Amino acid sequence: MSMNSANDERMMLNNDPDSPSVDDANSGGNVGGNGSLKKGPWTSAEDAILVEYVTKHGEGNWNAVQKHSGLARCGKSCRLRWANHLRPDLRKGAFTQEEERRIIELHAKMGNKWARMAAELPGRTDNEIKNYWNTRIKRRQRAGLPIYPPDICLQASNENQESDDMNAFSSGHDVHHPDFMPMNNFEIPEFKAFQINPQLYPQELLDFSSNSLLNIPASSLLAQGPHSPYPNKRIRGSESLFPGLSTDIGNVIPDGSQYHNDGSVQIAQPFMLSSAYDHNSTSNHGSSSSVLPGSHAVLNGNTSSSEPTWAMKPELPSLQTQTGCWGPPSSPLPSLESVDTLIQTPPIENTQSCNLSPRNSGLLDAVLYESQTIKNSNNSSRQHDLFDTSSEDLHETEWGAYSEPISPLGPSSSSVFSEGTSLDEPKITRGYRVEESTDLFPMQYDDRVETQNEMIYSRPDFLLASNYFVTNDQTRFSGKVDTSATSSTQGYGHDSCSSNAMSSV
DNA sequence: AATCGGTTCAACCGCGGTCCT
DNA sequence: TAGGACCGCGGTTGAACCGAT
Repeated sequence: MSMNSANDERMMLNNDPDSPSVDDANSGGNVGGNGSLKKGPWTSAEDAILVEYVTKHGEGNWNAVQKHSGLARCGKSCRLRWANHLRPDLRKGAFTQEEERRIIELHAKMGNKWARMAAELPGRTDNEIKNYWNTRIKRRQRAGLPIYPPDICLQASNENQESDDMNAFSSGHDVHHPDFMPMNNFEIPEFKAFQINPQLYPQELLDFSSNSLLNIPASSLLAQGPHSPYPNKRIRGSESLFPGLSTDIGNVIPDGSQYHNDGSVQIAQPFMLSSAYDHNSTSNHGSSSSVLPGSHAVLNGNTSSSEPTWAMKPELPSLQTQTGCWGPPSSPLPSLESVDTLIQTPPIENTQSCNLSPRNSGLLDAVLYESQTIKNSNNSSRQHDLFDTSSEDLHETEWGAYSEPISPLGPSSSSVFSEGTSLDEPKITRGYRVEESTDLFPMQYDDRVETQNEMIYSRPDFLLASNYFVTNDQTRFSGKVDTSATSSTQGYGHDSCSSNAMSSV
């Protein structure tokens, strides 16, 4: 989209050969038939032509617009322009409070069904609503403000309850709208003192895990199954937070898992303030050990089943589909060409933590996979060094490293994200930093808390934990990775490879 | 004034569904 | 009934804008 208005009219009238490829413009079957079709911003002249055409012939048959009016636009583009901007019944301007509330209500009920929502809001377009949601609403979320008022949550929850009961194993979007799923509340009971029962696993597995389980991203231990709030959905690109990054981090950063001498492994509760990185908080959260840091539950004493679940999810890159990382049990390996290949990542979809049934133990899968991965690693020794560090030391060490205020990635940062490094580059994640922490995690929005946030978000356990909430919504991860080599992870998550890889093998 | 980074929003893309032949 | 054309939807992208530095 590099055309300016000056060129637009000329191109429109002349079918400028320099205009973008026809292929692109014609995607979706809208073949113009006579060469180049223009893309990019519409000019008023084009608008006039389109309006005139529609006035004469009515809506529909959009491909005919190009044929009959000479407008060098594909039908699709015409329809969009008409629907979003030229329709006479359009209501321009900011959303009113009433409209905003309606949007929230509708979203609570429908999820990302923008068109359906638009149908309920006369004069508003799906695109408008979508953009609105993705900006203002999520800004609210980032600010730690509830998106869904409790009554709306309750209402939607009740409305969904019936179908929920009817479809215990179904995960249709409307029914399991992520924002109302238990997972999206701040409490994640599954991670309360999660322990591997030594009796459930072979000793060698446990022995192994005591050496390397830290290397397993906690995300891979997350539940995924019939109760997963993330229904299977066609995986598309850019559906993971930090496409690959989080898992990479998870592979390298000690996630706060606790080793026990008896061979059991206590998986850290990554969102807990009582994580090992925060010694002070440990004693303060006896009753809220499963409460996420920064959650309202923590700060406000509001456990809020009606809490807007957005509030606990870090800002995500375009993850509209719920599958994100937790898609079907097919177990993708990270794409080798993606930036996130640096570290072998256990197949996330394949791993489950909460449903530790013998039949379907995600943890087991994760461990086995990790075992295989490590075996294949040529440089396992270096990795081992990392994990030989006692967890306490490691926490301190790592935390210190993460506390580096500036350019924590240091010399290895580029190698992390631009080269296909692997397990053998533990230091690469050091200094992985998230800025704009308030974008990532909701807290009471004041300066003091913001400072807290900065600390929390830059902590490896948070970074790792962020992987848990790779969910459906097309959100933009506004917090950015402090690295010049992560352009693909900044903003909207261009790295479709990684997300595809994670979900498609 | 220049630069940078974040936000907004118009437009594009790909896919699935429906209609038509 | 199959296959192609068309339409609509949801997600994604990138340029413009804006505020901070």
